[in-house]
Amino acid sequence: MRKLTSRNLENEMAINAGCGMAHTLNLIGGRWKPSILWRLVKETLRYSELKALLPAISERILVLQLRELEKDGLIFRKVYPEVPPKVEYSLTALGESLKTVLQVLAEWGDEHREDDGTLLHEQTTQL
Amino acid sequence: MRKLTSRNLENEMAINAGCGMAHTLNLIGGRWKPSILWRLVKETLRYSELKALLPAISERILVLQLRELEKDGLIFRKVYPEVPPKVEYSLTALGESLKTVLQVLAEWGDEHREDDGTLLHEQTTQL
DNA sequence: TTAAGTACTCACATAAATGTAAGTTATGCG
DNA sequence: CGCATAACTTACATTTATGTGAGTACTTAA
Repeated sequence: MRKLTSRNLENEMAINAGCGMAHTLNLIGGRWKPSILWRLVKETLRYSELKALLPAISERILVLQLRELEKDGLIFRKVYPEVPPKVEYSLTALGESLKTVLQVLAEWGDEHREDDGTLLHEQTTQL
Repeated sequence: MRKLTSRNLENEMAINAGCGMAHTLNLIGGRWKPSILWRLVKETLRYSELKALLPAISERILVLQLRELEKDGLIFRKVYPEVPPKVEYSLTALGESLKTVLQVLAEWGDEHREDDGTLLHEQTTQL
């Protein structure tokens, strides 16, 4: 949980208020958020599907990241009133509008990562 | 200092290896890095000038962020052998190649930040 | 001799992010 | 009844990021 006041938080808010770039980074900057968003750009996914696609993430963290993305309006959480439960995650319109941004980030990263040579310039983004 | 091994670090490395997007975010994702890069896109700056432009940052953190940017090859640190010291920071070619990316991030952020209405769609990025 | 200027470094402290392992809920099925 | 299933919670522990305040080095100018 974040404290209500701290220099750390103050700085974050001031920066985000003044700098659109920082604000964007804040929304997509969690450890697993790029991976999650990248998947959801392609298709709507259930919680269990996301979990399977991201084997290394712990459930707690997965839920945390999803909740933040939801809170920030980037993804939509649809609950089916069934048992066992079924929950689908998809991009909102705002999330969709990020596509270009994500693509630019992915391209730059794929091009400029020091690579073992072979796969350079290939779109390796996948995790 | 980072530990040599930890699940946290392992995950970070695995993600960056597989996901160009995450890799890019890693390079520009520090608290003050967007602000620093944004300034350096426009002009070469001395340490003291950066400090003056970013009044809220502590010197330790400023140096840390600069060192990381330098280590990642995004900025160049030029030391003039004078007293009192003079050090200039500028973008490397790699750093320059980020311009587009930074711009895209800034634009999206400026457009989609919930605003008080008036200044919407203006480039407010500045801090 | 002392102060001023510049670009730092250091020891310490706090805040935030991430990870672990086990438990919870509700219901249909055998 | 007892188990399986999906999507979580919870309490706790660790790792990483950020911030504070003071101090350093070297030279020139007052």
